[in-house]
Amino acid sequence: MNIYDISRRAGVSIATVSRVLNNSPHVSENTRKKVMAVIEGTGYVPNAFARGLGLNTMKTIGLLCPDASDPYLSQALTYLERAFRQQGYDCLLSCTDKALLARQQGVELLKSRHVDGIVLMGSSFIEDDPSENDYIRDAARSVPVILLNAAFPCDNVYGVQCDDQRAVNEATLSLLDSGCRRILYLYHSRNYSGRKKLTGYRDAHAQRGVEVDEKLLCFFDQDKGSVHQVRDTLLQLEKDGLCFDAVLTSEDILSVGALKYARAAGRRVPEDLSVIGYNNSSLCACTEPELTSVDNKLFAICEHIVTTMMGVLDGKEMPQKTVFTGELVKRETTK
Amino acid sequence: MNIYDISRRAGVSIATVSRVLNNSPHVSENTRKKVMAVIEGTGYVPNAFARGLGLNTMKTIGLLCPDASDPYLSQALTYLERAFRQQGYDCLLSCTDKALLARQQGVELLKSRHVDGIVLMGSSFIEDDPSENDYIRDAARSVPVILLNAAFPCDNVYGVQCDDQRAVNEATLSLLDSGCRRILYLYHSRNYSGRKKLTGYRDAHAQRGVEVDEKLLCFFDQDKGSVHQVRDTLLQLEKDGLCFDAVLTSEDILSVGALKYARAAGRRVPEDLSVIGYNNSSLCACTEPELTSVDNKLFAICEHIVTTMMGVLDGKEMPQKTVFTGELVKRETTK
DNA sequence: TTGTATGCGTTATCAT
DNA sequence: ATGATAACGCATACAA
Repeated sequence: MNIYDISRRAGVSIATVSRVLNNSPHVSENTRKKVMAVIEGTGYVPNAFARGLGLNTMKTIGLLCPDASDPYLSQALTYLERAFRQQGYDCLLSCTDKALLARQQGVELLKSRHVDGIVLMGSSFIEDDPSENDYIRDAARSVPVILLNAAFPCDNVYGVQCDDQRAVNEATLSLLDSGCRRILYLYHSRNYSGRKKLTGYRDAHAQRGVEVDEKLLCFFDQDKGSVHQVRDTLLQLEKDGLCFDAVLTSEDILSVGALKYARAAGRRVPEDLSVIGYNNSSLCACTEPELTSVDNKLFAICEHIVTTMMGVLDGKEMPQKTVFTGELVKRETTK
Repeated sequence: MNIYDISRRAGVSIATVSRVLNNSPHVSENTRKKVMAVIEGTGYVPNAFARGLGLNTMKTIGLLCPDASDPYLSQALTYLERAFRQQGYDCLLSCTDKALLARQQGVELLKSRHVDGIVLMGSSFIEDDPSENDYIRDAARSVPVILLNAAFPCDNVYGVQCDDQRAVNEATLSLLDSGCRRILYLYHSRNYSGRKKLTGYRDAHAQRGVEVDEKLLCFFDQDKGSVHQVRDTLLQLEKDGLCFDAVLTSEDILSVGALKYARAAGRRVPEDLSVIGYNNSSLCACTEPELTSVDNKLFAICEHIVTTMMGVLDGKEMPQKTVFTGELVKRETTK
């Protein structure tokens, strides 16, 4: 069943059928009804491929997601997909892992499928070595690229993010001001965003005249950063004589591990130990006590990504960099 | 840059270029090299829409997901996307909410985009009222439909699931055999799968000659089933004089609420209260104590969905219904 | 308002 | 082994 079949049955030309299909105003009410009747009667649906070929778009956005099972990213996925669909765009999902090659292939894949735009989800896409970002520059030559929680100065690349440095800075200040002096910092990532957070941590100490003990900075490999691993590592640190009266983490899941440590070590939270997570994810309500965390405005970021994408596709001038401000959501793991 | 440009530069016809592109054996090694050189030199990529129009497929699978931020479904999403991509298929994601209309529209959307197959993620797609499943029957007329954790007897519809009834039955038996006599059952869904679980619960009681107190069956609305709501409801039940020595839930998140209740009520787990969840999701390692839960073999189910889909698309005969057996994973919330 | 004809970039059939 | 040409199903510029 194609447009020729419809035109024949309705006794009109395919051009007229096409006009009806596309709500052209240049169709008499009579013909429109006649054609619509045939269309509805046959259940005809235009062939998307032919349409795509002619218009050179299938209204599709490519979503590159390092890990769709991560609470933060899966939440972003939900927000993005809904907002894009409301704008009439479908989402092609590609879960790359973190390896550079995989990400490059992911971008290639989306490019080859002729998506209208690409969203790179998470700061892990931007590498320190500039040459390793070439694939992004390359992709941006054919389609607009929008970064979720990252920035990258390049034509046709747009970044929408949370000011992680400031957010961590404020979280750290809040700990220092509540009397904590030795704040353990657990983090997952050493990339740009990761270093920004670390800077926020250091600055806060400088602002309050507290010296940073480098032993308090504790890196976890992405894969090895399981809840149990964090707990065991902290137990070991304690046994090794490291003192700390607070834990600040670059992701909520690491805080879950910290709470497990506290339980295992018999330390009361928040009386003996304060804990602050990052992302304000659904995990926060699951822990006991419930986790104080930094809300990094994911919903706002996602909405703005879609707005930006639509604007760019519309040929409008759009800001290349948008920054939201995080907010500390106090729950039960802080005083 | 299209196939004509390449053919011109390589001094061959477009047919030859197409043959090279598709690895046809009927090309001399010499021409192949010549054409490949031009292709690589120009960075030419075939137009996916034109290809789709000719082949009537773009190798795309439609994933209908009620909630991509749900831990269980987002994990499934990750498994499915990776497996499909390994088979050369991309995934179009559509997050419908649970409303019937939204699901119908979701299916329509995927159909109109000419996906090669559709995966309906989660048992919530199958309604009790047979007429409300017409949209599935309808979709199955044009593309194979595979249900994740559901079954539906209809041509071109395939179900891959876990035997929820048996799994809940065994979980219940394990509680009864450990001495529990009043097992509170918390559940989210009254659909087919939901009722199966309930049957497993009832049967176990019958098998052990324990009577079921209907007051122990506690339904939570999907939206209202937040962790806090569960906690507060259980506190109220206790205040109302309801006794229970175990909690079994149809989803892990409900168990998280039960653990919160235990904490608030000062009941020790598992000594005073046993708790068993369902899904064996990443939440299990996050709670304190860690949650005993039913592993419903999500990975195996997803792998099998992809295998089935590939087989069907290959024209092979495939089983319409596949059932995996769940497994109780004991952690710290049971004796 | 409606119809005709052409282009979109492939793949595939049929010659050569 | 290679080339010419016809689908594939739509949108649209142009003609009527």
